[in-house]
Amino acid sequence: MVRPILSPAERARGRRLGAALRRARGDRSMVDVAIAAGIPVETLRKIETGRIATPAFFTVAALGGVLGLDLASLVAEVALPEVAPAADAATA
Amino acid sequence: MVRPILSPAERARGRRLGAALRRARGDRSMVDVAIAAGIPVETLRKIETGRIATPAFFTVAALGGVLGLDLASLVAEVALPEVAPAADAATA
DNA sequence: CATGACCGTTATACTAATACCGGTATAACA
DNA sequence: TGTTATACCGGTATTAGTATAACGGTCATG
Repeated sequence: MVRPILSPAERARGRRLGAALRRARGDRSMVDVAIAAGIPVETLRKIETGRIATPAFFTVAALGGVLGLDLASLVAEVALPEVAPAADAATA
Repeated sequence: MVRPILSPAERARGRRLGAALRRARGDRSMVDVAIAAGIPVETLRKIETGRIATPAFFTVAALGGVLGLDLASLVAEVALPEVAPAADAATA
């Protein structure tokens, strides 16, 4: 009946999302990107560090736009390993 | 210092997002789509009716996947009219 | 040593996500 | 007509969590 707490898998996905965004940011400063996306730097920092595991849609969309990311690919990249694919390319 | 309340423009954008999702759903039932996306029907209903103006990224992503929507297009479609484009195709 | 960029923590207001209730509308059917 | 079933809506309640800000700390680099 109430909002269930985020599962460890969802937390991990948040961390992956943050890592992907940080990677895409490259050597640009957080301030620069945050301003470009129209969000506070503090919020960007929390998202990148994974402390915000389920950010708002439009926030991520704005960041994706600024960073030149394809949202669909981004989702696929950090998706939950629900079915646990046989071969993972992460460590390979 | 605290989270500012959502602006009317953001509320309106939420309504547009919901409308777009409902349009994409077509004649499929809410229950059907919600289950497919892995979210509760109540949540889908709230998003479609615009009562959740800034839904979570992964929630919208899941719906977009089920409904075969391109997230980038979806964002562009419901984007805030910040710069107010000269010609709108809505009523034209 | 000063500046710039980032991190970690703390605090708080507002919101998403969720569930349950009764209500409305339509369609099928006895 | 009355009943049943499906589908959607609006309101309410509750908790977890985002979004946000401010402070101080760290680590480079100049």
